[in-house]
Amino acid sequence: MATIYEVSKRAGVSLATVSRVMNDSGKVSPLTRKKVEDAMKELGYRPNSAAQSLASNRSNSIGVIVPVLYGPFYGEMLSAIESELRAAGKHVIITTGDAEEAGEKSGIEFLQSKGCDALILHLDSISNEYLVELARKDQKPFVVLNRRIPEIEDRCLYLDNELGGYMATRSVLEQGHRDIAYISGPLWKDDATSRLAGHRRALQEFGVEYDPGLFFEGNFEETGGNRGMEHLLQTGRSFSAVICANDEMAAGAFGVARERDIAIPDEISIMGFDNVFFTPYFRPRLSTVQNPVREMGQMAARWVLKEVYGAPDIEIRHRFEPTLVPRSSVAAKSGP
Amino acid sequence: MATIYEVSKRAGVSLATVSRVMNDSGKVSPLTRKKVEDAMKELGYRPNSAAQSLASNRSNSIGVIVPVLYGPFYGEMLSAIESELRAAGKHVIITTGDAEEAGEKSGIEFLQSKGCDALILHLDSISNEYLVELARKDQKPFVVLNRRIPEIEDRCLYLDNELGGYMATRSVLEQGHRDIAYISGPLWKDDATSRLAGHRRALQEFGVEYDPGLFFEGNFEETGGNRGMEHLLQTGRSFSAVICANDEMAAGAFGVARERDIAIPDEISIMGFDNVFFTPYFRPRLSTVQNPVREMGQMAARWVLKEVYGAPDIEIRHRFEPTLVPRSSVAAKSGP
DNA sequence: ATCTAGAATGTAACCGCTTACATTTGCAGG
DNA sequence: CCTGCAAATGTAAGCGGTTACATTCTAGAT
Repeated sequence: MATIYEVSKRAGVSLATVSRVMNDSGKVSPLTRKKVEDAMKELGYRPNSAAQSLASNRSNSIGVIVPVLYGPFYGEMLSAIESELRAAGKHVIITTGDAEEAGEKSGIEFLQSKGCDALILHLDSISNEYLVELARKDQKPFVVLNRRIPEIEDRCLYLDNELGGYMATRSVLEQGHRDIAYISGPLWKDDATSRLAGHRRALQEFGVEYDPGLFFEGNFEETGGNRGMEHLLQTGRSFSAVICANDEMAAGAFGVARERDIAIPDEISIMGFDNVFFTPYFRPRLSTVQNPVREMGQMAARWVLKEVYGAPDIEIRHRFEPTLVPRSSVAAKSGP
Repeated sequence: MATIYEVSKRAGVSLATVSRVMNDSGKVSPLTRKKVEDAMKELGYRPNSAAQSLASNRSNSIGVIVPVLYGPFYGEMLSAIESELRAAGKHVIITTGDAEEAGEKSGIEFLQSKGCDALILHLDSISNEYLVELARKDQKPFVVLNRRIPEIEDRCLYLDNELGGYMATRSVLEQGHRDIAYISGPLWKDDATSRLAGHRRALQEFGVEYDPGLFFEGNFEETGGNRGMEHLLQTGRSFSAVICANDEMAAGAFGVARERDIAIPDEISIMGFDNVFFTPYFRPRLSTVQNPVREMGQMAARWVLKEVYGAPDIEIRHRFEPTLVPRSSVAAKSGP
């Protein structure tokens, strides 16, 4: 592989000049530039990125950590991040935190050790405090997805989950439902509690009392939906709608309803959250709330471009709004 | 950030010795090793990976290119690749080819320019010839997923798609079906033609003539399943089963059947392929063929570990076998 | 013709690590 | 006590770029 030295010789200029044309830095006369470019072409020159990193103290790599790589959710997000960053000549190093604290810490550690210029973090288990601390001892800059941490709010990009929860429940209330069950995510997760808070706000607004007997704390996975639905059914309480804090749990609820021959939405309406890509495959199609994952991923990439690489003219939005996606798993309440 | 130089000073040894303990290379007395390790700990030393790469001519990064990052398929594969590689201290740079030739070429180019030690390629559109060529002009080593290219067979890891197609059709034949429609993937793709070949072999084995009127060339996406099913229905030919060359198209076929109130599997049985993670959400649950994506991803990672980093005791398997996953969308043929 | 500011280019010192080779040390055998 | 050899450690030359600073060139002003 040709080096900058060979290029400089062939073009009859100095190393510095070659470097200048590569980086578009400093003044170079058009003629010289042409000579250099020709030389590069002829030699099939390609800069050695390790050398560039070492000399410039910049790796052009951004580390991304997500809880898991499979499933319907993160692919979408990564896709947006990667394409935005690639377009800017940066590359993305992806790792996972295995959705548990030790894994997430070691993932961050791993990315730091790889010399990333910045980190994009989507974490499940690590505490806010840890992140605040991490921000203080100025390691590499990072941006946090899907959390709102007051102390470092300018580094957070998040969905307004409370609003989403509110919208979901409100839409169900508007269909006349009053006995509404709720299958929540794990309450130690921010998004779970926020969605629940929104749910309760909607109930209150409609003058419906929140009934703990119609609540179940799930796990954001299909099994949680199964268990939640079974639990609710077995309590013997009547309800005409179930709101699930995400689509996977809605899938679980669907499954149980099917097994017991409960008609959706005629007997029970089911509402999801996230609008993951396979919700249209549900029958009836799942009514849900859109989580703008791609947009948030893209914004995270832009945050990095702006804050770390100084890209101009980028406006950062921190808060994202969900939108309602009414389909056919929620219907007007029938009967009394 | 501390450098190796500071560590060496603090430990009272030379640079070389520090490097030796870092890399476990050469002999170092236990005492010295301890001194160095202590010094590293005290300084919070972390090696600069750009400098390592430059000096050692090795980046410890592996480039991975997949057609797309979203959807049910590649996340699984990437997950396996990443975890295997991370365990070995390597990191993964992921990019996409956007499922089109130019994108794939520029993706490869991009990864090369990032100085990856090796590449793992899952390509849609690039021709075999291009890859053979790429293997010849010895750039970075690479392994190809989901293709079998005779000239470079030792770099290919692939599913036996022909066998999968055979198994799918055979299982349907065994249920008594004889009028079997087939919704294929795009025939310019290897896996599509292989699966089809397997289908035909099974038919032949059961003495059933292949009927081009019951064939449709889809696109491996849900829309292809929609169109395929509509087309088949509208030809007026009767058939009691449809085999879809992947699960997304099966989802499309499901959708159309639902709309037209065709009972699955009572009136028409539907068979999928791949067993992507959401197939259990189908109702009835989709019968399909397991594609061992994770295993193949893991093996690709091991290929790299062995071929590029010289890891010992790794056996490479090139051919992978699908397995049948019978669920409830295929039933015994009823009636005459 | 001389002076001078800016543009264009060159020089050379790093960036932090690896590694071939040289040197020193320790110890068994003679 | 000396040799010889292996083990342990040190020396220093890169790896391929970037960039502060120095130098040379150019052209307009005087």
